[in-house]
Amino acid sequence: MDQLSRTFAALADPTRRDLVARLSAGDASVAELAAPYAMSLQAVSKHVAVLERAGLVSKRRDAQRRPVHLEAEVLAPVTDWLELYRRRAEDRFQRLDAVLAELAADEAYPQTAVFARPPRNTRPEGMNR
Amino acid sequence: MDQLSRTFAALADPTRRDLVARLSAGDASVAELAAPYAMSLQAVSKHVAVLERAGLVSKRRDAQRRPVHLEAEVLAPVTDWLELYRRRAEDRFQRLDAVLAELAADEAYPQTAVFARPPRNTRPEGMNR
DNA sequence: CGCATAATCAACCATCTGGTTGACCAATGG
DNA sequence: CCATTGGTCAACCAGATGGTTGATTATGCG
Repeated sequence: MDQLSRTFAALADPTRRDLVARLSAGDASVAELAAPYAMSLQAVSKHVAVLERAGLVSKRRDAQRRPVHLEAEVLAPVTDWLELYRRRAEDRFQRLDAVLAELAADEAYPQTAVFARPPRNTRPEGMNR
Repeated sequence: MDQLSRTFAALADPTRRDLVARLSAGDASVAELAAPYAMSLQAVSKHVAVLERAGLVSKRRDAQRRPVHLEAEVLAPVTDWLELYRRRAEDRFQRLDAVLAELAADEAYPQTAVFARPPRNTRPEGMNR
């Protein structure tokens, strides 16, 4: 699996998102992390392992403890991906808005005139529906 | 499952992210979306259904076609979540940096002096390790 | 030393996921 | 009317996920 998929998948679980949230306030051992949850320590350990495989988190070692540290900088590419396509869709919407304002009398596909129909189905303009 | 989990899970698949990317350029029917991939039309239909359940996408209806439309605004909460905790961790890092700069002679936990040890293990200050 | 603590490993289980194929439904268009 | 097109539904399958319990490995402490 690719990096982006691993990161998204890691964050697609409420427990793991909560772990990230708590770790954003500072490092914590696995036992400390596990304390608030109803599940077993092993389960939390697995969750941390998932975050680690996604690169979201790293472990140091302090005697028996394994303080977990949030590697927050790997969140940036995820944000970048999201913003890229959110912005792209929004820009297209703006342009569409402009187009609709110009030729303001077209009742076909009121909201999505941009939809490209398959070539073989092309008909005379304005004859859709 | 909660909304945020559904959204993250929906984006944790390369095919679905590619669908989102392509839809950011404009609506497309399921068949059009399916064309580039090696998998069956049904598989793509399922992927679209996952995106739809996550609210990332909506379908209109045009005769046999089901033009799919990207609802880009639901990406915003995801970005918000990511940015909140990325920033929080970064801020903490800044503060830590400042602290380390002030009392510049402390060899215990060089990178993560913030790590809170369990209360019962407290020892005289500076006696760790 | 010997016990308690922190964490992982291993096996197991139920459920979800991502894909398949085949049947079916709805609308178009010659 | 009926064949074609676009799409969904249903059943099935292999593999991943999220949890469990039990055993094991290190380390610290009285």
